[in-house]
Amino acid sequence: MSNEGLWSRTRQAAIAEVGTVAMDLFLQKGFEETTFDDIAAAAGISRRSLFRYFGTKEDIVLSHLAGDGALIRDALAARPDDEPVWTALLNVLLLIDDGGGDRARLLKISEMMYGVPSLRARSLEKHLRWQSDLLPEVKRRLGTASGDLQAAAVITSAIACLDAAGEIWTREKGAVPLGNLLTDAFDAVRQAAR
Amino acid sequence: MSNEGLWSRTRQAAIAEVGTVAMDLFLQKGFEETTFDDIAAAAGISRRSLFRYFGTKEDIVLSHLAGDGALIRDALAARPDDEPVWTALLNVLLLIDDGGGDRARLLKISEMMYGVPSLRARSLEKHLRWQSDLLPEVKRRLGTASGDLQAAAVITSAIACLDAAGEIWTREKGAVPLGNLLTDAFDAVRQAAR
DNA sequence: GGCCTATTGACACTCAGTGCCAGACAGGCC
DNA sequence: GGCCTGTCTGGCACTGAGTGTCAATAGGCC
Repeated sequence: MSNEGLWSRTRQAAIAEVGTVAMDLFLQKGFEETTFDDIAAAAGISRRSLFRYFGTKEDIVLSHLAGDGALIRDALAARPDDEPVWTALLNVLLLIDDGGGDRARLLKISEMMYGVPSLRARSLEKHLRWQSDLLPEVKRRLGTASGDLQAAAVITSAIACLDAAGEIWTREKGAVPLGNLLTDAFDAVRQAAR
Repeated sequence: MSNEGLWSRTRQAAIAEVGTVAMDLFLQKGFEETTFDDIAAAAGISRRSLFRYFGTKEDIVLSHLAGDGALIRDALAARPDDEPVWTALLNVLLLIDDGGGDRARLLKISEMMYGVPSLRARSLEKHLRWQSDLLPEVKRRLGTASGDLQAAAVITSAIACLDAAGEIWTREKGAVPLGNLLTDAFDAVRQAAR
């Protein structure tokens, strides 16, 4: 129903393009200053259809950012079994270092992200959803003595490090590679938690 | 302008009562099913004034929950200097274990909190704001080798543990004291991060 | 071509949130 | 007491997000 056929593939492409148009508007006029009517007009579709593509403005931004729960889960499963959990999580998060696109645009998006409260909140929520994707594998690695709480604590702490690193990266205008910051953050927790 | 005078004190009390009325409605009808008009009518004030008291519905709930940034900051400053940071943070967060009120109500509020996405997001945001309150003191304790990134990583990880513990506490219907869960969560990160 | 189904756009609606303005109301001053 | 002043309140109108409904349509399938 959804993934096969020329139909849905072109539709996905169309939706993606609408998203790009919207992002351009956000970066030009600001997130909160851009209305759904603006986006619909710029994209040449009706307001109603826009709502069908993206339920909220926040969804538009979120869908344009890297990080897929399933991908991360698979990446963690692929790490060697004897690697300590904390190191494994670091290595997995290092993979989403980058959006692949141009730096300046990514930085502007990040600034918007950290500047608009509702966006920041949605980003946190999205990261939180990774928790459920990673839980089984982390529990397995932690051993039988650990339950959901222990695994959840470790995962959310790791994600918290990612958020902290991302915030500093943004504040420093991308001067230091996110990977370095992330490693430093993980090390800091390693040092402090003992 | 705000803290002195019989006037503003009675006003604060009135606002608090409106908040309680609203919380009762939320717990009865559900958060999203309760409109501002409902609350204003039940509280006997105009919709416009209600908006002046609380900018959003989420604010009503948040203002009814424990946890003040300044309080936590002071509590951390009061911990002995030779206490490891991670332990000090645990001890500080243990202080906000409880809302003081009746358990069943607190549990229902927590369930609403974790069940309604917009509320969950606002709660995360609120906790995030504690980060800036704690940053100077944690930086001081981490020593000169550490900067904002290191301190932020440690703090957000600690807060992440609090959220994880809170979630499990809610899922388990408050069967295990939050303090125990929080301690376990901190220990889990202690074990994993090495 | 003709049928079937999903998608679209238009309309109407609810509700959150904000700006504006006029009236009420408490406190200070004469 | 009467007056002035600043604040609080309620009412009105407005924008914008988000949803339900329904007729028109466009593409895929036979």
